[in-house]
Amino acid sequence: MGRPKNFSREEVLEKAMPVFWKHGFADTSLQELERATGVNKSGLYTEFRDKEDLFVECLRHYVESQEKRGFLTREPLGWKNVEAFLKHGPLNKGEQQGCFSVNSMREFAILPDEAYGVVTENRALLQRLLAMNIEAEKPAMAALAIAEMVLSFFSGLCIESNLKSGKASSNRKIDNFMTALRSL
Amino acid sequence: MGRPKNFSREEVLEKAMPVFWKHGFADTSLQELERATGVNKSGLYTEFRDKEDLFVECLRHYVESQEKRGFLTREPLGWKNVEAFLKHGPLNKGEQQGCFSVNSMREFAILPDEAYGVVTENRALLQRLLAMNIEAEKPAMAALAIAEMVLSFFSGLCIESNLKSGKASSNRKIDNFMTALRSL
DNA sequence: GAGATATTGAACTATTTGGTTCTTTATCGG
DNA sequence: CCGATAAAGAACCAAATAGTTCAATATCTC
Repeated sequence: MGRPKNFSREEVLEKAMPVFWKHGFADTSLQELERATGVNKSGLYTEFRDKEDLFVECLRHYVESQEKRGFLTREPLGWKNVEAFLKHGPLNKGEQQGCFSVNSMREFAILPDEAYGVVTENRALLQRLLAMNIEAEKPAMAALAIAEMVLSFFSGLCIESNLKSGKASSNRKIDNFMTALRSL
Repeated sequence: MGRPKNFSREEVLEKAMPVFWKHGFADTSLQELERATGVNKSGLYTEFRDKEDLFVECLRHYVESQEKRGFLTREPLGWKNVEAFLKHGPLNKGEQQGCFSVNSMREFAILPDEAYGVVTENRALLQRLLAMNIEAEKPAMAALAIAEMVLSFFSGLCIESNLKSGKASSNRKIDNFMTALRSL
């Protein structure tokens, strides 16, 4: 059977993700990835095809982990869920600021096509979930149209978390946005 | 007096800007900058301190050129201006997609501090101008609070222009957002 | 036109990049 | 405990990177 490896794919993804999250693809070197994961190049290259592959897998891992948080599926569906999504979706702990998926959009030009697919599928899913929650509130405006707006606003919040403006100001914006939504 | 140089600082900024705009800082090489500007390294380095300096100057140039477009100062002030700002602010011609300033936010980690300053000052100005236009419409909610929301939504639109979803869908979102705003 | 002066272009450098390969080492099944 | 097997570590590589230097060249003033 031979020697067992002393790292799991999951572990590596978990540790590599924050690096890509913070620095993006272009500005992340293999050295940094080795240091962050504790696995050296030879290990990384047996587990992943190349840097691009590792990046895409991190992105997938991120998307899945976000979906598991399930802000938009808690019963009862409604504005409360939308608010929770906006408030707790964009992370803000240490390296992980904003949303890895949104951050990646800026780099599509140099990212493999798969990355584009992962991001857009995730966005499509979010939009559906948002629409479901909005539908439950029976607003006058079309639920899907509102969902689109919410997603754009969310994306804005995410990149703005690169500013050092703090959680308070972001929460204030969300509160105002929610009162606007509730009046639709 | 010696030999006159055959390029102007303005020209260089104008040509280098789209490159940084599209590829960001980390993924733009000096080679690309030479090719795009038609000025070789030695020329670039006599005009600018280094790559970081050139980037910041491009950013400044961008911000100034955007301010000159003056969407938010046309009389009469009001929702119309806000709508125009959202619709025509994020560019979409060729290399230039979205907003260079918003794009740059993603790279603060590796950008010189000056870049942060340029971006935040620009945002502060935009917020003030937005607030003025909103104030003119006398909404129930505080004008500054609305202005903040608009800026976040704008930022979202900007990064979303990296998606191939087209101008139509973005305009639809803006229309919906504007009807929400007008009801505040 | 001569000489001073400043730009230009290209050669050069040191470092870092992503990626490969090969030896060493640990662990398993028998 | 032995031999097969697979991972780990490190040396290695070619290409690209930002940045420098210097000789060639073009233009100005006098």
